[in-house]
Order: sequence, then C-alpha cells, then structure tokens
Amino acid sequence: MRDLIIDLIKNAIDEAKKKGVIPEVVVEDIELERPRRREHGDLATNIALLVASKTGKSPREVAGAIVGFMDKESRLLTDIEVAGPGFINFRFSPRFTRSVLFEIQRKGADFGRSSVGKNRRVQIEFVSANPVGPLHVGHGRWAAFGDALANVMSHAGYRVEREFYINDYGSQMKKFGRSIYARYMELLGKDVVFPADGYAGEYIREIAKRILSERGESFAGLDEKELVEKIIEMEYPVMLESIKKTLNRMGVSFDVWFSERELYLRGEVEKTLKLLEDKGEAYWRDGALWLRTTTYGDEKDRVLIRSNGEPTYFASDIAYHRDKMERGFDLVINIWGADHHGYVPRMKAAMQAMGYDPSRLEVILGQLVKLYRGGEPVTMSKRTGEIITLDELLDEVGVDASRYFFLQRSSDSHLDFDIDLAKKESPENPVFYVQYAHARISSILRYAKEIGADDSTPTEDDLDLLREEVEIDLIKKLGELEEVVEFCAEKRAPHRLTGYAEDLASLFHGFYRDCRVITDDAALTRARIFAVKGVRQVIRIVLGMLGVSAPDEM
RNA sequence: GCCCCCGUAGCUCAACUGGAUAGAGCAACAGACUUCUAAUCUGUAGGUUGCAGGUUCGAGUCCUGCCGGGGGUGCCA
Repeated sequence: MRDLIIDLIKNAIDEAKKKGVIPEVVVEDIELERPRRREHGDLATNIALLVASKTGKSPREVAGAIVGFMDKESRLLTDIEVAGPGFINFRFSPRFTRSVLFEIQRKGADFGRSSVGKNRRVQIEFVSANPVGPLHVGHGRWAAFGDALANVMSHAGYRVEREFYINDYGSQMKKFGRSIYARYMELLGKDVVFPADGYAGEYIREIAKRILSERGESFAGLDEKELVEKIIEMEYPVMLESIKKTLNRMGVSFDVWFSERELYLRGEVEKTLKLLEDKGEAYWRDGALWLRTTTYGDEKDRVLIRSNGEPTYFASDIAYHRDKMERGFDLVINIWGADHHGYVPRMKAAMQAMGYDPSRLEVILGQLVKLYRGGEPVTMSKRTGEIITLDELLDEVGVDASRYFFLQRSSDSHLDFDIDLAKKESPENPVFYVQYAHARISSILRYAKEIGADDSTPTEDDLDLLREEVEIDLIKKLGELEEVVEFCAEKRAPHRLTGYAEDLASLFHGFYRDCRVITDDAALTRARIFAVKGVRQVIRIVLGMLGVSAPDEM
C-alpha cells in the first residue's frame, strides 16, 4: 500500500514537472507518515512542503499541483486532500482497510512479517554473564531485551543467531575460586582472610557448605593454589548450568554458548595478537603489548598484554570479535551494560586495526534496572552481596510480568521496576490488560462454538457490515503490525511492541463494549467472529515476540 | 576536566527521527455489570517539553551555552 501511494506521488510529480507546473528540483525520498489525528487521514506526506522550500512557491500551491496530476481511480483510496500548511492526506477505502483480515487468515503466524532485513545474517550477543554467581535483575532485562530483539528482527526478515559469551577465563574466575576457598576454610575453623575483592554473596557460602558435605575436609590438605584451581574447575560448570536454567525459565535460549577459555586453548588469542603485531598495529612498551587504538580515534592506546605477561580481557575480546567476523555475520550486535560505554571506541578501533569494517559491529548500551517495592527503592549492594537475583524476581512476580516489564522501556533509559504493580492482577497492570484481551476473545470463540454460531469465512459483503468507528479503528490497528515490526527491528526498539500491544488491547476492549460479536444476524456474526480471530492472531504474534504467554482463560 | 545517556502532566513513559491542536497508563475525581469474562469501559481534571539563545515555512526533536540526575574516563572485567 505504501509503495503504491509513493509511486502515485512520484508519477504525479514527474507529470507536474513535465507540464512545468512545478519547477525542476531534486525530489528526495518520499516519506509517508501515519498522522496523529484521525481527521488527517490514514497516511500523509509532507513532500509538497519540502519541494516548496526549494522553489519559493507556496506549499499548498505545490501540493495542489501534485494532487491535480494524481490518478484517483484507485479503488484502495477514497480521498486525497491538501490540508494544513501543505500536507497531502490519503484515506483508505473501508474495503481496503477490512481486507487485512483476509491477509491475517492467509498468513497466520507469519502475518506482519517484513523483508526489510533482506535476509541478512545477524548475531545478537547478550547477557554474557560471568559464571561466578547467579543472574541478577539487570541480566534479566538484557535477557528479555535481547531475546525480544532477536524475535522481532527475525520477523522483520533477518536471519538471527543468539549467542552467550562465557567469561570462563582469567581474574574473575580466580576471584570466584578464592572466595569459595576462603568460605570453605572458614567452615573448617581455619583463620583465613576473605579476599578484599571477593564475591561476598551468601551463595558462595552455600557452595562452600556443599563442598564440605560432599568432599569432607580432605581438601584442606592441598595447598591453596591447587585447591583454588580445583574448586574453579568443579564449580564454574555448576554455576553456568544454573544460569542456563534461569534463562530457560525465562524462555530464553541461545544458539551458541561461546567459551572464552576455548579461545585461549585453541590459541586464537595468541594468533590474533600476533596478527596485530605483524600488521604494526600493536607494539611493545614498558614490558607490555599495546594496541595503537589512537590511530582510529581512541583517546589513548590500550594494553593487550600486561607487563606481568597476562593478557587483558580486551585481548581475548578482540580475538572473540575476530572469530565473529570470520563467521561471516553481516552484522554483530552486542548488548552491554552502560558501564562498558568507554569500551566501545576501543573495540571499534580494534575492529579497524584488524581490517574489518567497524559498522559491522553495533553496540547497544543498556541502562540499569531499579527495583521498587511499596514505592521505595529496593537497596542492593554488590559489595555486601545483597542483591535480588533474577530467580527471586521470577518467583515473586512470574515470568510473563517480568519479561513484559523489562521490555517496556527503551534500552537507553533507566528502568524503574515496580514489583507491586507487576504482581497486580488488575487493569493497571499492562501485562494482564493485554493478556485479558486475548482471553476474552478465546472466551467469545468458545461461546460461539458452544451455541453453534456460524464461524465460516465471511464474504467481502459480510465484512461490509463492519462499519462502526470502533471496529474500523481496531482493524486499522491490525494493519499497522508490519510497520511496527519494521520500526522495532530497525531502531532496535522492541519496547515499542508493548505500546502497540496495549493500543490494540485497548481498541479491542472498546470494541467489546460497543459491539456484540454473537448476534442473531448471521452475516454480521460471521464478520465479527472473523475480525476477532484476526485480533487474537495479532495479539498472539506480538506477545510471542515479547516472550509473554497468551492465555485462553484467566 | 573530558566523553556518553537522560530531563516531557503529581508518578512511569510515548510522540512514527523536523510536521498539523505534545499523547497514553497509573494516581485523583464522577459514572457504567439482567449481557460473548467488570482482570473491562465512559467522562473530568492535569503542560512555558529543565533554562537561555540560535537554525527555518515549522523545533519536544537539530546546533550552542548553562542547570540537574546517572554512567564512563585502569597494565579491572
């Protein structure tokens, strides 16, 4: 439809130019927008305003000329008008508007699919928590966000892969091992100092207790270094498993679990560093190996190998990104916490140093989550280990509400998560509001079946009976799904899906109040059952992308 | 100091990336169930878009400078 109208406008402009009604000027891409106000029609363009600004003619005059040359025979449109300062407004015919219901029936779960992604291969890497502790609430946000983004991008025609990068190597691991070691020794009554930078959470004590009960005191005989190593090897896979379990619980699954450790074992880190050195992008100074990131706009050069011989996290991350590039993705999206923002120019520079186009890497920086209970912020401290884990949140508010709430805000704004609201089973809670619309429709359809109402596919004439303003508005909303999908995918903004879901649910609830679906009029009943089925399908698709269930009864 | 994000109704956020009269939800107030689910709906009220300039036909949106909140600025990850 959009393309059709754009062609219509283009042809009219060409024609007008030919006739000399408007001067020869370069016309940029024609954009159609959905006007905010109903009176402004279904689609509008500001092209006349843009053209006029280059010619000195009045915008309305230009708009009038363009409309004058437009082919108005189309049965899809009922009206083309010049309005306001020079907008051209288009109005769909009711038949065209209603035809979307047939399209939904035909496409089913594929309705709203778009091809803007052009089948490009995209990798989305998200969560990527260190396997040294349970996932916290912030991880939950990125799990929900990354997963929904992947869903919406694949609906928009990208080939998407989900990846989790496991930081199972290096100092975090050691810290993890030393922390457990210290708690274990404490349990044995040994006088050990807990590491100042150790993980203070209670779960570390639990692990130590479990080790004591499983292995007894025999471990204490080993020397510290050996023991810490052993603890790491035993416990990080356990932790990783529990992370996977939590993510599964949220309905998030990854295509690839990529291990940092294996990158080292395969010699990839070494190879990558050598490559950079050979290219002259890295150099030795003060006993350390530095990457010349300043060449590519970074503030200062960055260390790859410390003077103590240990590679930095940056070094393995570069090797990791090289691996991603070599895997041939057209686009790689990393979802990182906002505290990594200083890291972005560095990584981009590294990409260039390796000879890759840095635009193949996109980093989404996510802001923090603040929990509120009883109107008060819930205090959390990483230092004391007082955190609310993702599992605890899921226990308390449930998966659907958690996912929905995590997805309500754009990734670059802070998220205030109101626990009390998320738990409420009332219309204030948008999750239930949307799910209720779905359940209500299922209930209507059950009733229809029960009384044996005619639910066969209606004819176009049947559908002509759908002429209440609320029902037309509702059907129009269904037709917007494709562009919502495109917007969410292109802007990496899955949060807009929640707004769309709420708009749709609200229109449906209004429709339900004003229009009875099952009536004595068989044709009207067929039409309304069909319409309501379409609404249910779209709600299902949207909730599916959000990762929220669509219940048939509540 | 420098860099990034944010600032819109009492609260939480939208505003289709420069368009027409800045919109929702919650909270407040007033109403609506003999009905296919009231977990719903209708109405009222609420604004100098942090401040000051600038750019143009047109600015919440772009530019400059302030103010406020958050984050970053390691041979940490």
